[in-house]
Amino acid sequence: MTAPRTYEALRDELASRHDELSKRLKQIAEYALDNPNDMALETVSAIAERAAVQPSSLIRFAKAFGYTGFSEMQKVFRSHLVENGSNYKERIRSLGRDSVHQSNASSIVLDDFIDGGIAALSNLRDVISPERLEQTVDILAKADVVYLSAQRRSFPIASYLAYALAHLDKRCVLIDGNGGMFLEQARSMRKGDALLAISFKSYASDVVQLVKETRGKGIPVVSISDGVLSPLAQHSDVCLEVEEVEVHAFRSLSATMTLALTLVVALGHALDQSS
Amino acid sequence: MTAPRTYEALRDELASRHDELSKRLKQIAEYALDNPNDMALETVSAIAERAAVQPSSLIRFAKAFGYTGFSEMQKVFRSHLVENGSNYKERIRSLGRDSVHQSNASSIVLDDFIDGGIAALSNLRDVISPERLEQTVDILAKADVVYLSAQRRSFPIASYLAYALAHLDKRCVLIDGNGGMFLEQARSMRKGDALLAISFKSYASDVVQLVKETRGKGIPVVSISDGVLSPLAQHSDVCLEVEEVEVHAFRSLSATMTLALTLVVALGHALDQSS
DNA sequence: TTATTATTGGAATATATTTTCTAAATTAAG
DNA sequence: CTTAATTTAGAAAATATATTCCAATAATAA
Repeated sequence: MTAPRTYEALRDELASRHDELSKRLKQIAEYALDNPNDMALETVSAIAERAAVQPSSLIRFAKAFGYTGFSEMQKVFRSHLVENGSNYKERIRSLGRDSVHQSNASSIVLDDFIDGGIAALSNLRDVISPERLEQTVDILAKADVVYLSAQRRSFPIASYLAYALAHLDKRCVLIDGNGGMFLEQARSMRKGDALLAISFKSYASDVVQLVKETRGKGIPVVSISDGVLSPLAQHSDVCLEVEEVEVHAFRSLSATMTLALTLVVALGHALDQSS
Repeated sequence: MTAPRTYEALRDELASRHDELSKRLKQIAEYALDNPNDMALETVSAIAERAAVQPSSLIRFAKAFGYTGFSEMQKVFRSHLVENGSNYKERIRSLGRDSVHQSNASSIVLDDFIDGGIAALSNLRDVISPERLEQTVDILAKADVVYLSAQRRSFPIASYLAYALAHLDKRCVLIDGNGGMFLEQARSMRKGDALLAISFKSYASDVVQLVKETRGKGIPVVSISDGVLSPLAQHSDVCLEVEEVEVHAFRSLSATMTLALTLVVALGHALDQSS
């Protein structure tokens, strides 16, 4: 008699053994299937009250299904709650941890990055707010010239955006710091333009400073960054937050790239309509 | 001083007051934003351990944001977990898809690209042959200097590779055609080096020609391209084939980017072992 | 520097939660 | 209807968890 380790297995067990259960245990089984959230989050006594049973019945219930106590069964309900939620980060973290010590054959590495990339994309769907996306597109559409700023590993994103915006006949300047002219390139920004900055922790100081200065001049700033603590988020008019996944100590760019692509296409639509 | 009652409000508060917090409280704020699930489900001491702080700090943290204790704050994290869970989210999404079809089109675009990106990544797993991947890594590992060549929308990939290879202390030259010196940059290639070319149809003629010439000189050429008809595939020692998915007339770069990342990490392992 | 204030760590305490145990109630069998 | 077996309720005990408190440490101002 081994206890179910997943929510699905437990559900099946609850259903199939329902008939052979005693009256009170039946009652609890029904409550559990109806209110899995309560089972996951509430205390024994709270659940007991809501299900109109004694607390001790819940312990008997858990033991009847092979658990050592109620708490152990509750873990199963809790894990379900997490897996169902918008949290791909967890899965990815465990992925990263496991795979580091395993074989480093390159095809295994590829598998990890593919899994990580898929998770990051799924997560992107959950965390990007449509409103912010609209706002961003709006600001970019209205801008006379779009300035793009990114350094290091974010630079390829800006580089791609420069290419794509040019194809949309949207004027843009890629601040690439070529020839050490980072500030010089940025200086030509003026009212009516907009800045799109991309940076992740640890945030490139050039980009952060540029964002602050630009905002200070009253020029709209939109950014792509991670989390609310990002200095870009704090000093931008709109910030699109991306959670990139780290596998093998290297951060993927799939999600950010996909977001960039989306911006381009959405901007293309917006420009079509206004013209 | 009234405590935030929703997860979003709490998130905002955590971000905006982050600067004024003491060292330990900052640390906790960062952990909380990174691991909302832990905050929702784990016990004070478990969280304390994972965040490397004292349990009492967590209580002080909660009180600093106006709660009577940690448990009260935890409720906010828990409610978020429930709201995000199971069918609630699905309902909202499908609702949004139908009703707001015209007004905020950009989130629909995002959805499409995410689906496309996931499809491309899944496909990548099937089409990339481990042998070719190994061969590619092998060639790059043996090269004295790796030359990177890509144009237009593939350029960001090469740009990223240049960044990443530099981090591996692998010498590389990004042939970016800056100052119209495409051929000049390429001319310095010699025996012992290798060329990594990236191009998709319609193939940039510069890159194709460079591949042919380089091969002619007896310098190994590896490439990332699409399908067997690619001139890169025909004139390379090894070609990794990627099928990117086209959505809204724009090709994604997720799969290619993921492949590039994989190359970098696999190359890193290879270099570690040989040194 | 020294005095003052704020912050922190960690043991001690209070609270809450789970689990056990037993007498009472219910059910099933003869 | 009686008896044995099961199940249940509820209080008591054990455990886990949250919170408080204060000495030690670090930060800040004089």
